[in-house]
Amino acid sequence: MSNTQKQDERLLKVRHSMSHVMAEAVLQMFPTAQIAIGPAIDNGFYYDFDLPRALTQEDLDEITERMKHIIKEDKEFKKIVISKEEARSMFADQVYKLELIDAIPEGEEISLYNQGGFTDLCRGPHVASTKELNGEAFKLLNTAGAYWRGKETNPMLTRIYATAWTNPKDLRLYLQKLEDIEKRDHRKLGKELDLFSLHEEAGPGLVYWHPRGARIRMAIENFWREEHYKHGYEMVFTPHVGKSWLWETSGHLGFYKESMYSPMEMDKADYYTKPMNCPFHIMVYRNSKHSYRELPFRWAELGTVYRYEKAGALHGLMRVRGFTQDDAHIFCTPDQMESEIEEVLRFSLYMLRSFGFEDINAYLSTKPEKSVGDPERWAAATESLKKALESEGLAYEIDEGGGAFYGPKIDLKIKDAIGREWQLSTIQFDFNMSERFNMTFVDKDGAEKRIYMVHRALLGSIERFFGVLLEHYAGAFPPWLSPEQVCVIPVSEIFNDYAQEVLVELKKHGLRAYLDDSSDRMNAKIRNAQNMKVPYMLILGEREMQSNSVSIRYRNGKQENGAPVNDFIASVLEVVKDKKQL
RNA sequence: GCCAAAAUAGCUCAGCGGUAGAGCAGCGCACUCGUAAUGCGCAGGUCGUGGGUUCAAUUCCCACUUUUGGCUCCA
Repeated sequence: MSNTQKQDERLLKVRHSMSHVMAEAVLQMFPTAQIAIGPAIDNGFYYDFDLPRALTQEDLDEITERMKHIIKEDKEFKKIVISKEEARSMFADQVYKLELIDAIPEGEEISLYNQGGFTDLCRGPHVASTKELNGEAFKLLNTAGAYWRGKETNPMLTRIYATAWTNPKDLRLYLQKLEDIEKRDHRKLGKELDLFSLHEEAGPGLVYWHPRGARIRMAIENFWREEHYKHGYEMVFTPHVGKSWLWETSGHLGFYKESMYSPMEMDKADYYTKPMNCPFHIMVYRNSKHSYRELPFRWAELGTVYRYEKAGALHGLMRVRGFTQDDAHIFCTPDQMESEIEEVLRFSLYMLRSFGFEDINAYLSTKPEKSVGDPERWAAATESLKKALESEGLAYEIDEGGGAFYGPKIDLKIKDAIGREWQLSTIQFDFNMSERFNMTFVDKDGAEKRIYMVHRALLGSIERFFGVLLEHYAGAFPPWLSPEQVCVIPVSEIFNDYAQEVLVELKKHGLRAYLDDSSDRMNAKIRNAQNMKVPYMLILGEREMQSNSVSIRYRNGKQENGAPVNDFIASVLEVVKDKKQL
């Protein structure tokens, strides 16, 4: 066993043991509490309780104190093996434990762990004694509601989340990481950098892009369109609403009616706002007969869709009710299927890397329970996705049952600057839509055959992708994405004319630049530009004016004085072209 | 949708039974300045919405809306 494995195992034991200590503390305070489960999780642990009342911050403080006290007592964790009957009588007043006991298969060992004042049904393992725990290396973080066994129909329990480590230093590092996450929060940065807003009075979960946010979005979308044309795609534009026939045929009304916006009645027909673009692209396909000679079609659209997400699920840009998919549908012959999927995979990786994401993992999702279509075709489709992954040499994990109702899929997840994983790309096989919409092509032999169809989104939702980018770069976008690339700052009003000249020159070369000619002092202007995370600041005064040069202050505080204007422009253009970060 | 917490000026926040306060931003005036905030002044709020308790509610209670942390969900 490697050292890191040993450490992981030890942390797991520490966290799990801590959860028992917390349960003991909670039971001291609420003797009638029902206890559920308390596992170790990433960075800590939680325990679920059924409590007589809601917990306050003061309660958490008291639980913390009691836990420290228990830890100091140096109590041994003793394992006790008992029979099912004994277990039942021991936990006679603990309804959740009884349920757990009943679920243990006959013949399997039932073990308890006791640390003196508290005994829990538990398969372990634990540390030997509470003295192995560090009372200064844990922190109760928050409380949350959680359904018993994660089922919506079950009662809601109170979950206490905590983080726990073997020593106070690791705890401190983790708490710092939490602070970092908070600083990077796209909702906070979106406000500070004036990028976007949401308005309760105008509808929750609907995004308003401000000029500075729109600049970034345009940079993303322009790049996206160029690359799609380069990669053999065509653009289409389709409507935002369509008659119910579309959604009945596609199956969306059957599967997702409750999360579609309510229909509008027009001319005695129901029109739905689109939750997906596919039926529209299919309408384009069905507009005429197609020969195998024309295929494949790769049709892309930045299509804005609307889905009624549950109120409690909304979250900034990450989970919204109206968003823009960077969607495309590939219509091809069965022969072309595999190479098309391979090509999409390659394209996808190229796009993600262009935005600065290097750490990418692939996931293959197979047939879910709630699905349509013949299982044999599911198996064949899954196999072809697998082949594509393997021929790309991508390592992948399998998400059993994670596919869409109409087909298996490949998802790509990236790791951001602080190691968090986000799902962006999705490539979905669809052998269902072509059936439902009766989509065919005429093959070499003159026979009409079923078309194959792939849905894919590389960035996912533009809104969400923007949120991920914002957090990844903590607001300091690489220049090619920055809403403002250069801020021109005259040392005083006297140099406004020279600053204006330089500005004109920058704009002539297509750079996004602005002149701060406000009545602020130079220091304040630098501070403002710095706070807006503008990558380049040009400080212009007497010296620069004399030599037709600029003094560059970079976002990171570094400086370069007296650079010729043209040299500066050339270097920025190169950074922009290469999509480099500063 | 469920559990819990929150909602006060454009933003960040203080106040808390006697109908509101700061900093920043905004506006005005002065300063003309060399690498992260020049000074002074002015203006700005039916304290999320609707009910209730009270002589009196921003403050206490109830409902609703929205937000936050989770749970569930995520084509």
